[in-house]
Amino acid sequence: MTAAKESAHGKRDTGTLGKLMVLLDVVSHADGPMRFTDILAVTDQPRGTVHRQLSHLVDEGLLEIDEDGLYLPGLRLLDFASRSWGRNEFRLIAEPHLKALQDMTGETVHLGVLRGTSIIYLDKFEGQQPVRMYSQIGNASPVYCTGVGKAALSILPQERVRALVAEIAFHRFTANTHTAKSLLGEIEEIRKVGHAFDREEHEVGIRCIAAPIWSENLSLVGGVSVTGPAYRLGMESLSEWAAPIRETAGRIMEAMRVGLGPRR
Amino acid sequence: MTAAKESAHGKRDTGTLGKLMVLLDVVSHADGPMRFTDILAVTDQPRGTVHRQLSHLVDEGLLEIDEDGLYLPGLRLLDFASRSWGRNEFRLIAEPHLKALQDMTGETVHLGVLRGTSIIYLDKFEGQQPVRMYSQIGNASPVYCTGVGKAALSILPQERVRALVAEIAFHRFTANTHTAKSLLGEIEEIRKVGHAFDREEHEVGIRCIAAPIWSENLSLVGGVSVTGPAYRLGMESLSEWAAPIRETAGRIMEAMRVGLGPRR
DNA sequence: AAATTGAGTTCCAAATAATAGAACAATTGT
DNA sequence: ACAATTGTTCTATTATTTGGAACTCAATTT
Repeated sequence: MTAAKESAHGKRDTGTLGKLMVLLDVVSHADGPMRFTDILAVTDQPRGTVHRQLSHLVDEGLLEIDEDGLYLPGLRLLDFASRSWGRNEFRLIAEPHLKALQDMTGETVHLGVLRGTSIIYLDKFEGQQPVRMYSQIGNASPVYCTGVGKAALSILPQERVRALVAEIAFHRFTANTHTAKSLLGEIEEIRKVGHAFDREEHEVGIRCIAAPIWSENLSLVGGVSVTGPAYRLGMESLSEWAAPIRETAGRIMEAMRVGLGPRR
Repeated sequence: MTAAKESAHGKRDTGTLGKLMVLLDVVSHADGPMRFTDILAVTDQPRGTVHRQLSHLVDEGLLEIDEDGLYLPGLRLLDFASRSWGRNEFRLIAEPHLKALQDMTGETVHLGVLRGTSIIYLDKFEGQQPVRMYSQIGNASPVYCTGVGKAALSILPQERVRALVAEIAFHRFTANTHTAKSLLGEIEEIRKVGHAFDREEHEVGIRCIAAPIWSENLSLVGGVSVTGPAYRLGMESLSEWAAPIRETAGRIMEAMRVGLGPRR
């Protein structure tokens, strides 16, 4: 009779932790250090409560307070993340294939995986520069405006796509950014041809082509992409990479079957 | 009359969050995916409790369960971390100076910062030579067996060093790893000369030289280091870099004063 | 100089979520 | 077929979190 056991959109109730994660999310996704009052403003909880919650997060190193008393994400997060990343099997298996694709195309190659309604970038191979670990790696981007995201959606059963799309809060990043309706339409196209484009849908001047990667039971869904600046990459030249990128995706899936299949 | 408000060594009580963080710590620092029972074994809590705690962590994406039901660190951690890293001012300011030091020495350069009794590596510039090393951006390493760690301790007031050392659980990684007593002795030396060595104290075959970096009020304490394999780097050649590495540290501190001092 | 506003912190009875422990499934080994 | 091990669910009890007010401190305004 009291509050719902599950919040509006199917997310499970995680009690105290859930409330704390909202705060961590707010602070870590802000443009810069945040004042207590500004954090308070985006919650609907009383001051005393938020104050104690933030104190706990700070005590645990998940948040920090700078000398001006502003809150910012804590460095302890880095330690957790580096271990999550360092041992990620999908990434380890895909690595050589990504490198090869980078060599072939000369453009930036990304590996991403679907989590909720976001794509989390697991790895990135740039032209000359050595890999700057978190330069883009780790970032969560919306599914609906990334090549990898749309490629990933295209291999999910239609019902699951619809359910996911219903959860998304669409935001118009550029003139080409999808809406719920246009996205569902394009997914159908992608399903047929086997690869997806990003036609400057997330950032003006940035295009990409992507192919999906998935495990048998869909416990892992993601993709590879080749990204580059629009001035250098016409849609025609992007299209020429459709075959190699699909082959790369295929090789990664094959490597996963032998690498993960038989008891590791 | 009940349990203490503060745990043994001065750490604040963070209630429910603290208990959850212990679990997250255990799983993310394990060698591989963990079974429920193994996680349970390292806690002193009842089965039902741990089970629910893990469920909450999984629901929030901080942990994940693979197809065998094993727990591993969740990818959501990557998103948090990439934002923490991407905007870290200390790292951004130090970057060009680290690069210059790497160019000059040709060996791997690290930037680290003190958090509790650990050094968290914020950045790393590698040389050409592919030397496998137990160090990655974000990783937390013990203060007492890293060059950066000892350099950092050397600029803290003696009482604070003693307090910190008292908290450390010393683990003998190599034959040269410090004990509490020997560490305190070396800190005195480092305080005098202004730079620290790591004489294969963490990993056999790996040496380094480091210089401390600190802010006026000690709100930030860390260091830079040049690291390399023992077979190529004798203690004599390492010593030759004492001056340049201290200059690099000096330049970074100068840049911090102008960069952070006046309202950013 | 006194009063006012705004930001941050502390406190405690009441509300709520976490806990302990047992009971229940499901899986594996003998 | 039986025992042992592992993982999951349930509920009264207990402990933590909550909400709201009161308080401090500094910066502005009157």
